[in-house]
Amino acid sequence: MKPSVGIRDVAQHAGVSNATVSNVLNRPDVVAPATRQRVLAAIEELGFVRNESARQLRAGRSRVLAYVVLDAANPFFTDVARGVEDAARDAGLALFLCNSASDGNREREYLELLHEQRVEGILITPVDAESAQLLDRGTPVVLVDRGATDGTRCSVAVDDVLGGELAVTHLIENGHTRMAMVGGPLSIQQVRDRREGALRAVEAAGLPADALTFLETRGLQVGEGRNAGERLVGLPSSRRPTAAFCANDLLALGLLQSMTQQGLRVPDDLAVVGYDDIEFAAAAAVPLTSVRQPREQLGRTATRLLLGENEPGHEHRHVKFQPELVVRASTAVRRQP
Amino acid sequence: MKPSVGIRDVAQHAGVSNATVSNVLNRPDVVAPATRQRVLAAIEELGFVRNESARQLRAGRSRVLAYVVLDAANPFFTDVARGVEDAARDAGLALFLCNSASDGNREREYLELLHEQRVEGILITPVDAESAQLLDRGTPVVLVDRGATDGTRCSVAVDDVLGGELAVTHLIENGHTRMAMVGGPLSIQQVRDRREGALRAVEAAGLPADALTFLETRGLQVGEGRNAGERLVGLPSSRRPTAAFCANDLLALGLLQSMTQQGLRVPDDLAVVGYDDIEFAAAAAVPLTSVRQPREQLGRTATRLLLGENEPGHEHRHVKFQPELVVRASTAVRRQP
DNA sequence: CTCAACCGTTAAAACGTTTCAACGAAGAGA
DNA sequence: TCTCTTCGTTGAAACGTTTTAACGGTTGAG
Repeated sequence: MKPSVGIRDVAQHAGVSNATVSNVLNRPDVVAPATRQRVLAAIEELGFVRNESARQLRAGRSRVLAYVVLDAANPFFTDVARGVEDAARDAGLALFLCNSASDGNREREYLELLHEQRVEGILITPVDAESAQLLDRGTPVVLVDRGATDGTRCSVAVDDVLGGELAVTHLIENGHTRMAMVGGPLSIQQVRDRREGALRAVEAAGLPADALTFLETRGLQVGEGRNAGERLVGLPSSRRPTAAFCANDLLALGLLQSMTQQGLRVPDDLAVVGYDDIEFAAAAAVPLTSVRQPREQLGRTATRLLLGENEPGHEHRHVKFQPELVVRASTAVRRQP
Repeated sequence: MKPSVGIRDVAQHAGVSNATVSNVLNRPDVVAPATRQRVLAAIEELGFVRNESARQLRAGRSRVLAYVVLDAANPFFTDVARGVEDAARDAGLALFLCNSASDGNREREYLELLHEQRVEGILITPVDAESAQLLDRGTPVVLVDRGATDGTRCSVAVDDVLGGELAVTHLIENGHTRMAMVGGPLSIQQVRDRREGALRAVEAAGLPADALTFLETRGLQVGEGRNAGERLVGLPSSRRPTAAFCANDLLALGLLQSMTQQGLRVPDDLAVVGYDDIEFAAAAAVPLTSVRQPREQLGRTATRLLLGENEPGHEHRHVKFQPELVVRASTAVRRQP
């Protein structure tokens, strides 16, 4: 079942040397048409499959890019991945997706493996700040959706502080004075940034700092949003916020579900703002107000930076995009009391 | 920047032979503690990263599994992927996700690459029937969400005919006699099977065959669902179906969106059934009735079959799971006329 | 004190490609 | 006819590991 037919077998079968077979594979134009045909026939007949390990060992290059995502189940990341893949294909590279699932250990294992595989480059949305240590291993790395603090590598990000500010300013303009921010864990930089923006908005509006309470979750998945919803509803209605800003749309959707289930109405009892503006946000039970990020562009740009890494005079760049607030029914203006 | 420090450099730096370094890496117990420390220190100091190509070339094994999905943006597949990854990790393997995006060319390229990489095994939800030809190359392959017709390899699937039958029977029981099935292209076997089940249900109920019209789409994404919605609404209301069975939830969500946008109500003007029961189905504007598949179990089972492939007396198996109808608001019983 | 067993270490041979310098044959120009 | 190019092909040397058999040194038993 595994006779492992190699380039030499093909050569022998076609009556040429292995160098010629290699030429047929890599520089078809340099070999005489007749010989080429003969070799191709032999390849076909023997079912030869080129051994990429050997090729790569010798040639040094690898034809693949990898993107280590934080959560493959989050449409935000698959949208970014689409941009990455488009750009990668333009450069003739394949893309392997790896899912760290917000788990530092998995992330470490994948990075280790990718470095050992000598992939052409790695795109990563790291789990936390400590992850950065695992990156300096010779393989080019670009951070996605995360600004690099030092100048040691390229990064592509969206201004999350501004995003948080947009979201909460919008809530304040709609008359809310008791709000919650839902998200976590705080080890994730995006969460910290969005929260900081939210706090800035509160401050800028002259509201007391406790106008925004922080409801920390253990992750950014739908289930965590439902949990947060239960915690919110558990509060005495006098202390319960009238609006919630969620660190991403999955949380917001979970929150929404939990509200409906417990008989509260959105936006009347609780206004909700999400983040990312994933496709499902607009299709939700109550269409979700959200902060939109240029997802595919994020991916494409990151990939281009990555591919520019080993050009001679490369300098690390930090590209930052602007987010945009998309208003929908989940924050419709409250009736005046 | 790329001095490419190898095992021999480490050996020299630690004052041992390269074989010893290799032993430290692969069988740490066989080397004396003192030597081991010295070698590890050298590795650390030189920033040595093992070259997986060379390792694999020599050792023959590869430590990675790949899953080629039809659409990485479809939560159904990412849920299956979670199951795959869990099982893969249990076996000490990493998982690379590849997105064919329903494109036969991409799929072919990925398969080619994966074969050349000599991955331990490939899981794939193929684009169409012709894809099967690309699979016989020595690497073990298991089909996911697709029953293999011949006995040449393992497969794991869900009974899609039954699923279609469940969905449409449910609609008929709710009093619908003019229905549409939305989905496509027909080259996708899942679509064909679900349609066949739908037709069976119609027949079993004694309704005329034209009680179910087929609305073919070009893909299974949300946007195609919106398109289909516009086409539906364009029909004269006397000919317009009162219920739609969508080949997956993404289509259903798109359809739903399009209905709301055009001022039609679900389920009153149009009842909707989806397929897959992805997490977002329950959170939709109108919670979606859907046909649930055991997604993670699908992935885990497929992976176990894959890993069993190169055991001595292996026989190819075809595992088939049963789908389950989950009723929600999108098919609430119509008011009696 | 001898011999066998054991232990940690090593030299060298793979693994399957790509690449480079060199080769012979054939054709062109003189 | 002889030399100079050109063209297609090839032998052999890498690439960086893992692995195997053999090595010398130490230890324990007899």
